Amino acid sequence: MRSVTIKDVAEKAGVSVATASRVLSGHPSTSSAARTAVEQAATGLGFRPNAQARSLRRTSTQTIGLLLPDIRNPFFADLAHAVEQRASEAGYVTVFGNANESSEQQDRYFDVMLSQRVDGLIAAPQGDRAGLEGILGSGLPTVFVDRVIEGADVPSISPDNRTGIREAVEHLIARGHRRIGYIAGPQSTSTGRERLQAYKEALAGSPAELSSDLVYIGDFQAASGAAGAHTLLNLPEVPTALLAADSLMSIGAISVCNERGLAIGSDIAFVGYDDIEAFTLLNPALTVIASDVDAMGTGAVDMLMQVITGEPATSRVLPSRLIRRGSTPELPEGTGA
Amino acid sequence: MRSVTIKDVAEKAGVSVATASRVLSGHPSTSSAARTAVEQAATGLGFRPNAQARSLRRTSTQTIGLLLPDIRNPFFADLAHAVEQRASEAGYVTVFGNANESSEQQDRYFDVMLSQRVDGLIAAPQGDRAGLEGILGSGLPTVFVDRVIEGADVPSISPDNRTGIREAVEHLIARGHRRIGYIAGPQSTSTGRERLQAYKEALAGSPAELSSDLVYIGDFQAASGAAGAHTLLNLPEVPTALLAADSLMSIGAISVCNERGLAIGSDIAFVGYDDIEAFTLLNPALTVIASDVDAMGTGAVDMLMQVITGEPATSRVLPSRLIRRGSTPELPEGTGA
DNA sequence: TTGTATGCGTTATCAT
DNA sequence: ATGATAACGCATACAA
Repeated sequence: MRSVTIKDVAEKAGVSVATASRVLSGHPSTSSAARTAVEQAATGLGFRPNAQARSLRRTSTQTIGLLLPDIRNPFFADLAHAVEQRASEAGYVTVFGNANESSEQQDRYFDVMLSQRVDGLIAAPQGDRAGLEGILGSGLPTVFVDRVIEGADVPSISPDNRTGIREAVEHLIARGHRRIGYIAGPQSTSTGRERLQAYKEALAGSPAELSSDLVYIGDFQAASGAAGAHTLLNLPEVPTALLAADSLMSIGAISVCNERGLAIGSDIAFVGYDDIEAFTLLNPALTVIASDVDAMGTGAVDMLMQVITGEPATSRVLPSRLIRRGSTPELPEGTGA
Repeated sequence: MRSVTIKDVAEKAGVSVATASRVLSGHPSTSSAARTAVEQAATGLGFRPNAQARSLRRTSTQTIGLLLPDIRNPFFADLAHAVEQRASEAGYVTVFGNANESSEQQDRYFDVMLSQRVDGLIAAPQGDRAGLEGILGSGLPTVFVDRVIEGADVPSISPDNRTGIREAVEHLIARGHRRIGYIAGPQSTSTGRERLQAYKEALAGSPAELSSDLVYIGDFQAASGAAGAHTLLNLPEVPTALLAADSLMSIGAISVCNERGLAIGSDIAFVGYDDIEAFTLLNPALTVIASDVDAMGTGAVDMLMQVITGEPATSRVLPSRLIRRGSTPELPEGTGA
């Protein structure tokens, strides 16, 4: 596995390594004779520049890190795709890390990214500022995506967590619902906190009930969505509508409704989060809260490029909105409050 | 952004870089005095070893490449998760590339992986041997996962594409279906080819119809599943059952059935591919063909480790099977042949 | 045990 | 335009 080096190329081309290097990295001061000789030798030998050695001399690795909580969550898969495409267009390779919604794995990956000397980092972080001092203190150009850490001086691009939730709650109230169960995300994430907050705010002063009984705090995984649905549906006064804070928990919760023979859209209303294609397949199709994942991914890369080049970057909040479909019909008379 | 180097650590600890290096890389020959001094200095300075420099000296980068066709496909997202976890356990960082079901992007990434000097590569490849000569000739330890390239001397771990399809077709025939439409994967992939082949073989000599009209060749993306469903459902003699070769195409096709007001399970039978959680939410739940993604991912990593250490590795085929659910009921009398 | 010196593959500086 | 050479950060062979 000893790879062919620039020295081999230079030898075969009959020039010095300096000249070979100049040709291969597109330096202007090269004769056309040298150019052809070196290029022939390089392709003939199947030469691949060693990125390690190159980035040792240069200051950049042309590499960015992408740290996500869960690649199996369709939202983050879409995000990864968007980031990766945009980064690739900008000439960057994406080093990907999956934190598995775990703080320890997240820390491990921060270390890895630092060691790999990525030129920048895009992360959907977890926890508070204390846990991120390594990254924050390192000076590594960083952008937060989807999730935000309060008090950290890191530009971010995140969804408007409040508007979508508020619209959803108001929508359900307008349809006659007075007991709206909420399956929340982990409070160690900004999305989890803000969405729960928005749910409470939308309920406060409304005709619908605001009670901690109606809230189950999950962890953005399908199993917790199922657990949440069980808990809420076992309440003495069963909610007439369910709202979940991400797609995986939505899946878990819907599955429980099905098991229990509760027909979504007739026996119980349901609002999911994130516009997963499969949700449109359900019958009735799922009403969801969604924002533009692609815009978030490409925006994150663009923002990171700004940070890397030293331009000032200002955080952005992307709109989110309610997409009304069949799972939230009018509540039949007398069923609600 | 000038990072702190081992030289800084050595200075602060009052030792030579050699001693610092020895301490930091766990070399036995170090005094406890030196150990504590160096370790204190390192943590005090926030030292992170430069992985580039390190792997320039060592022969390994402790990095593996993972080249997948489409991270938005839940099957590959699950696969990525499994690979990444197992690699991480083995002390490897995963560099991830998304080929977007495109040969050009795949080639670009092969180059990137080579340049990054990954210690090994796990790929779900596309195309034929000709397009892969770069990788094949490079000597880079490689394992194919899910997809295979005929004639390439690369160990692989892939699903048994035939059994699942055969079971599905036989199941449909047993339920009375005689016109079974098939939405196939791209013939540039082994999975696409083998599954189509299995479909044809299962039909040959059976009471059901074998005709090229009943086959639509898609590209493993949702849009092509929709196009396939349209084409097949526009046939003069409409199929009574549909079978799709991956989950994304299944989604596209189901969505078309819904649009057309064809109730799956009663108006038309449907068999999907890959056991996506959302498929169990459908009403009726989807009958699918599936194999064990986790086993495939961890198996691929283990196999790659063998190849890297020079042990002989033999290709494995993982079983796939039909999971019967509600979308393929008995055909009502007189509707079929 | 520790330090000195060398090399990994590449690019940049400085002569020529 | 080209070549010799130093330097990037780290790990090791060799000496001490």
